[in-house]
Amino acid sequence: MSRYTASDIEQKWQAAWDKADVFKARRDESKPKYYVLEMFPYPSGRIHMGHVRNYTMGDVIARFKIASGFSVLHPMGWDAFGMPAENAAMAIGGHPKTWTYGNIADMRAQMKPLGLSIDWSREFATCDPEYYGQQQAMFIDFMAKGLVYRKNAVVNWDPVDMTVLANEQVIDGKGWRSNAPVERRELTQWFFKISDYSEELLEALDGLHNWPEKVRTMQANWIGKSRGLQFSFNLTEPAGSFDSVEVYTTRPDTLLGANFIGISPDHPLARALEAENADLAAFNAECRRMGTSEADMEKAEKKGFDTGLRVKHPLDDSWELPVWVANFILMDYGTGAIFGCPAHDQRDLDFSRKYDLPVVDTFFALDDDTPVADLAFVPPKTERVKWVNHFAGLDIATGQEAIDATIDWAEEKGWGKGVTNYRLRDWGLSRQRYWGCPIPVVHCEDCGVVPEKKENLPVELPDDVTFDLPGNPLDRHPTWRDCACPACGKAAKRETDTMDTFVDSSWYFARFTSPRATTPTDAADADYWMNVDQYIGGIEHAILHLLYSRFFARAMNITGHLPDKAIEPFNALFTQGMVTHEIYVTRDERDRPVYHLPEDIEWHESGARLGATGEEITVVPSAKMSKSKKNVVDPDDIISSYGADTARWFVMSDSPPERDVEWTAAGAEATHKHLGRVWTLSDRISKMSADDGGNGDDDLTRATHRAIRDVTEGIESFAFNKAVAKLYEFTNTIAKSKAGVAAQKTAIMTLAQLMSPMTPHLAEDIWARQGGEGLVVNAPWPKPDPAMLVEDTVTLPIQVNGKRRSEIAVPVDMSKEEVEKLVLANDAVKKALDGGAPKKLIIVPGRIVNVVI
RNA sequence: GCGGGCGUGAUGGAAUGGUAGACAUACCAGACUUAAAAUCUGGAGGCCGUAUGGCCGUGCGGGUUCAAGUCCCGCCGCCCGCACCA
Repeated sequence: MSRYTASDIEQKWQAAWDKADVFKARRDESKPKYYVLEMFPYPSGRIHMGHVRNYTMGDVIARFKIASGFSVLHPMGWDAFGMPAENAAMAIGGHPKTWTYGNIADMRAQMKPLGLSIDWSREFATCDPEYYGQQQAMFIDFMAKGLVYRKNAVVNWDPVDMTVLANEQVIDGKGWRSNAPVERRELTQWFFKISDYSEELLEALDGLHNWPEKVRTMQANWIGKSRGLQFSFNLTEPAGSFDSVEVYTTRPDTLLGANFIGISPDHPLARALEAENADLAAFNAECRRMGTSEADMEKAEKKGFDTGLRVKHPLDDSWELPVWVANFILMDYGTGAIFGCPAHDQRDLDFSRKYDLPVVDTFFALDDDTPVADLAFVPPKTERVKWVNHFAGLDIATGQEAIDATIDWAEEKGWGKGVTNYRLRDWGLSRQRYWGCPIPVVHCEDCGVVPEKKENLPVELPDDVTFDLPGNPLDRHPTWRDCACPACGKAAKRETDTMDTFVDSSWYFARFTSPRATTPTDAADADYWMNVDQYIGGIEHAILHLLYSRFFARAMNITGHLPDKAIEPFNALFTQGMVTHEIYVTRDERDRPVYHLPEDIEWHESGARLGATGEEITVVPSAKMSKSKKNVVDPDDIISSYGADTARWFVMSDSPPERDVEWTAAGAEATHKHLGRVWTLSDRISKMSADDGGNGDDDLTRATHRAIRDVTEGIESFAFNKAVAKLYEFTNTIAKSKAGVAAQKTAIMTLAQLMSPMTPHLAEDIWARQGGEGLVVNAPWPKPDPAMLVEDTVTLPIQVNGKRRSEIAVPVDMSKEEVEKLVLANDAVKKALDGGAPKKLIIVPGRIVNVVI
């Protein structure tokens, strides 16, 4: 008897697919097209189980669509620019390019054995000059349309390493290598005008029906549209050139509860006051030492500094309020100045208690007049509340009504104006680093900032650079930096900033439609293949990557690189969960965690112990795989011990794809055994003789059609775990069936087809051994026969007062009246009724019966 | 801190508001074997009971409903994002 040997069959069928070139995406106008895309990987050097799961999901969809008659585009590439390559160059020497292309080769070699239905002829890396040159061309087009500009912005500056740090490189306010306190430094940087599209990006979210609701909500909150009132508080005495402070508030209705004016440490007034106030200068300096990230600022202790300035309340000239500088006010949002209203804002309340500022209630709950103590009263804006002496004449009204009325009132009186604000800021794309796409502009003393001529693109990164000195190698590369001005020809200097890697990933999906075109896209190809019908990736990209890509699609549209229909480039989005694995932890003498590899653990009845020392191990389940925690499972190992189909089947089973899945060695082993059972089952059926009779043909045929229906439904609805469960069930049904050879053969071939998106190699092998025609990858997807799906009886559970007490089997189409008779005749019901009549009898046809007594 | 999500047996999970635990893992028992592994058959949420059966049970506390894992309110825990990680 032959056995299931994954390594043999997987190589064989991969070679067969290559030979038939089955995954080549062809522009075939006679077929509907389907574009499935998984977020492309960063070439870190090794693929991990998360990649396997991500790409297998896309592969299941791609193969299902091929079988369903679509012309499928399923490409793969590399998000290849970014910091790790430079970090590697600094740590181990060598060049980022060598490191990156080496990693790509390694990862491609690891991915190929998975048998993914990828059209590798379209592969590219974002660090290929052919790719980033086209990106530069688009940048120049964006400049021409006014979508790009320069302004000053702050960066994290490491004063020891003399370099700009990313937020993640700032740890507790210090540089990750130097450990020196990080400073904020202002640089002139490049920006995309994404804020021009705030309203459109927000409104268009409503049309993204096949995106997860949570992603749309997160994007809407990120864009952060708000309507509020902008108005000024006049200073009691002018301070320098300032005679007022302009504030923006979304709760102007609470103006009578104001108790202080807060301004950002970066507010022009705060900066002006620094000159004469050393204490304030020190306070502002301290604020500026905080990280630049919003999370850092929000988490920091709320602190303020009383400037001594006073303003007049706009509703009452005799009422004066102090002006404080506060570390939690962002200069980027609104006017960089607010009024504090402690009764209805927890942060303002904490601040006021800390600095002993008065707290004034402006409204109460309808049934509770208790003044605010330590908990601000912040009801939903839709809740009706009772106003204390409201200036616009309100008595009982909701917050929203009060806001609207106040804005109208203030506009009428002429002391404020209603303003719509967005939280979304322009996209700063400058990076002071080498390994990125050079920004294709030249700085000329006479002409200013001039875009490079398109015929000179790509502006290619120079190879002769070193990373032994701090800072950006482009900055100290005179022969690269010095150039001729594209406008006047005089000596000029190149821009040395490179682009944020989010730029690279904001249009790669469009490039895949025509990856070798000598323009960013090809109109006919983009028109045929766009949009991406199914995009698959991690939830961590819910906001930035997806929002930037949506902006880019619009920018590419107005610069003629994408058709109108591609303004929203992703028709459907699916966000998959992570692959996790237990971690094994002991503690060192200073109680710091020490992680151990799975192979160093011994399992005893008392629990897990470290093999070498017998030390007790704490097992932490469901931890994200990471090298530092030593819980990474290498797909290579799994493929060499069990085969790709086992890895693919495992990551599709059990957990719903949007949730995390825990990798377990036992699960992998069991998966492999199951595939072996399927293979053996097929082997047994292929040896049945033609005249083997049998019984239960009809049952098996019905089970086959139910399996087709259920598995198809599972795949279409991204419920791969349920599809897999149905396939287990169907396999068990076939294994137990005593049906004749024809029915069994049909069943096993159908099983092979239904499994083929998940375990394509095994499916091909079974298909071929059963005498299937051609390759299963090209076989049309089976359709269930409706006649074989009809059930004639149904089991109705009977509840008494909501608790299940019995059940009856009835014909599907039995009338309510007849069901009622049967229910009342049921022993359990009679016993419960004890001769009485039910209060109510609820019959949900085909579902359930509830007797209320 | 702010925004978003998740929480069901020992474990991963299933369940258009309608029989909670499909399917699978681990486990237990039986068959085969000198034995083990593999394979096959069967069992199984917890508690009580020989059993028919009963009570309890979907993170915690309330509520709506004939009926709640599912809907609503309030907590707790974990995960993701917070604009220079990708």
